[in-house]
Amino acid sequence: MTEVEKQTEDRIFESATEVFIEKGMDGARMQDIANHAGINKALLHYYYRTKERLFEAVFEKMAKLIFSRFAPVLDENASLEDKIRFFYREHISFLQKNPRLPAFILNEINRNPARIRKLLWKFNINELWNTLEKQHHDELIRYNITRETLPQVMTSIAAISVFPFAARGIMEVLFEKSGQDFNKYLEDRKEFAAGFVIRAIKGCETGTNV
Amino acid sequence: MTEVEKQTEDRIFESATEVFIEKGMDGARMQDIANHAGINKALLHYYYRTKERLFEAVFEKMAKLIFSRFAPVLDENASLEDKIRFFYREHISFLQKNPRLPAFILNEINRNPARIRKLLWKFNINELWNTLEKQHHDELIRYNITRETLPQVMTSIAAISVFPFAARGIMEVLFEKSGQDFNKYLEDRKEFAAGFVIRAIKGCETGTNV
DNA sequence: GTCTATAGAAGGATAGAC
DNA sequence: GTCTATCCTTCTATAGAC
Repeated sequence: MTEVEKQTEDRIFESATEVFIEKGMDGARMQDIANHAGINKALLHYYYRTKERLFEAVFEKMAKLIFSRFAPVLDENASLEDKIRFFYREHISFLQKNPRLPAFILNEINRNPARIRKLLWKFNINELWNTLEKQHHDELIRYNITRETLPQVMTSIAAISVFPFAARGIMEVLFEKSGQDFNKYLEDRKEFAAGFVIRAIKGCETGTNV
Repeated sequence: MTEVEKQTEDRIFESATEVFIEKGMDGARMQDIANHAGINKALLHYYYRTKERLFEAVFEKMAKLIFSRFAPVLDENASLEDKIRFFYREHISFLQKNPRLPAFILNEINRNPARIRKLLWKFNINELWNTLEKQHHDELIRYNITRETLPQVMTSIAAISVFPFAARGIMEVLFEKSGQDFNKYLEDRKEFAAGFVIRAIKGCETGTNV
């Protein structure tokens, strides 16, 4: 592949990424992508054959980008509490740089869950539990986190950082109306989210159940 | 308006609701809606003139439906803790009956935030704070909830019930892969969510900050 | 009020020249 | 590899009969 080919293909891919994230698969137009890349429609088909294939390429790249952000936290050598703090700092910072990504990914998966199935084939919640238990055996017991409640805990953790971006359209309107700053809220949220979750699971400590 | 007119108009509206929620504004086809209602396309335009108007009617109805569910909790005469428990029982039960609603509403707002602006014109976060302070003055102080942290708390509460539905496509795949039941998870979540949030804010009690 | 038929525009995809 | 021109389908919307 020549340098020029690479340049064009990359420019198409980047343009497609922007347009698809902005408009979604159904709302995006090949003409928009071509215009954005400074080329004509025919060239899009030359490189990617169909809109569907171009979309799949973009979707897969973005999905991997966002999901890969969840993994590294497990590699850290730290307490569960510190991992939670680390996760929110990293994850919210990442989403601040890619604020439209969660809504895009969630929506396209809901429209067609098959898209995510092949990307998650190697993920297993039981393996996740085994990994966590190896690293945090005592803490899990102390915080009363079991194999059964793990999904509840994990989805609550994810919800707290992802939701403000998934609901960005509403949040920005509400903040604007009350004269508050959404970016300030997100900055604060890195700390707040960690504290919120840690208190929630520490309240579970054996003998102190609510 | 005759009875027959009402019947047809209602059938169109209900069909449009299903198709728009299923496919979204951009993915929906007037032909699908007509087929679903057992009529022809021309009749859709007779009643609603354009696809855009038909969509706006559906969107407004559904948005009001979902947002109106947040208000009644404030009318209850109960402690903050009990209101949280009440909210999750009611809200998650409602979403179980309308599982695609959150993704639909959030996505269409993100595509075009103007849609929600006119529906939220009378909502004011400062008024919400005033109401809460009147009803729960002592508890707010005890739990260290201030006018500044209120958005953090409220969005966390909403996130925990809404996220599983907004991310329904992923969740169902993950649960299926690990042989778990999404409906069981949702049933359990009514209790879990309340406990999680209550512990998170109680951990904030003056003198017990983490 | 409801239908058939069709206008008119837009969008995805391809042929063929260079 | 890139372009112009165009095909063909699909979709919204309307005209006009009943």
